[in-house]
Amino acid sequence: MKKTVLVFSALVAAILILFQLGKYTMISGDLNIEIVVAVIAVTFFFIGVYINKRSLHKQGAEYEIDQKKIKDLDISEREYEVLQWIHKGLSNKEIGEKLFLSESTIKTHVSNLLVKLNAKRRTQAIQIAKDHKIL
Amino acid sequence: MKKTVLVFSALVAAILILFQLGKYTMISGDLNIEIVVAVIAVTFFFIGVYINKRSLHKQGAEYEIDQKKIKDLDISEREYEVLQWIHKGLSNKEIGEKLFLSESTIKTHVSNLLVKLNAKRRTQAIQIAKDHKIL
DNA sequence: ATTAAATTGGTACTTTAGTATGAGCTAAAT
DNA sequence: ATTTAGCTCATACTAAAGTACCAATTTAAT
Repeated sequence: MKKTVLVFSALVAAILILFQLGKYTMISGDLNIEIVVAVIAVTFFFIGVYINKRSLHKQGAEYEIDQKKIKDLDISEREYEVLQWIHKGLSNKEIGEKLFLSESTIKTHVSNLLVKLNAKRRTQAIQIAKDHKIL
Repeated sequence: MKKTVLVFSALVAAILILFQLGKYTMISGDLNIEIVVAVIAVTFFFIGVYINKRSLHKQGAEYEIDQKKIKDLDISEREYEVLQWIHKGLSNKEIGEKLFLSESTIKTHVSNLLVKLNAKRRTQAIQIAKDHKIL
């Protein structure tokens, strides 16, 4: 959050400096308008690149989780929850402990997930889920 | 590749249009210089965001694979190769077929990988490997 | 109220995964 | 030349994972 404030401060400062710079150079006639505009354009281009990179790194993912796809694949709340724990590398037993459920129940959910994701193994399920942007 | 060409064409076109627009509005005196500059700045800001997003999607990853870490973890060539196939969701048998090795050999590699990555399961190994930026 | 879907869980079984151990082979370093 | 590390593979085992059924319960919708 503090970084965001700093970046925006720098951004505003850059705008003001460029405006003033543009005015002075125009009045003095040392530089022509094209060069000033070019400098501004390039500057904001890189600011855009920077801001974008920051925001992407924050989330860790480059994409949004496709909620619609989850419904399309007919994956239920619990099943999706289990999928997320599988993704984190937990065993069925451990997932059961996390969710206060028996290992049997987790196995049922996993088995259903594999069918719905058309996967043969949990590792494959993770990959397919990522392809569908639901993880 | 075709998309890249299109994007750059659009970019060049945008530059030219903005330059001309800037000149005309200045001559006619309808708009002041600040507004023209602001439009240019915002435009290039978003162009920067767009280009950056494109280039990130191309690579698919936001980080470089840490080759040094692989060595630090004492992971051999073959082991890393196996790790990559695990990541893609293949079974030991399938990996054996891909690399023209017996399932036994793959099991040995996997077992060694788990020790080196300090993981209990292959799914956990995938996660740990990602944390170390080696996948 | 009753159907329908989701959730939970059990048993019994098959299939993968993973461990432990030993051993032969090759290529590179000493 | 011989140690050393990496790669290969086997056997025998234990532990997870996954399948197939069945069934009770809950919850949301009609």
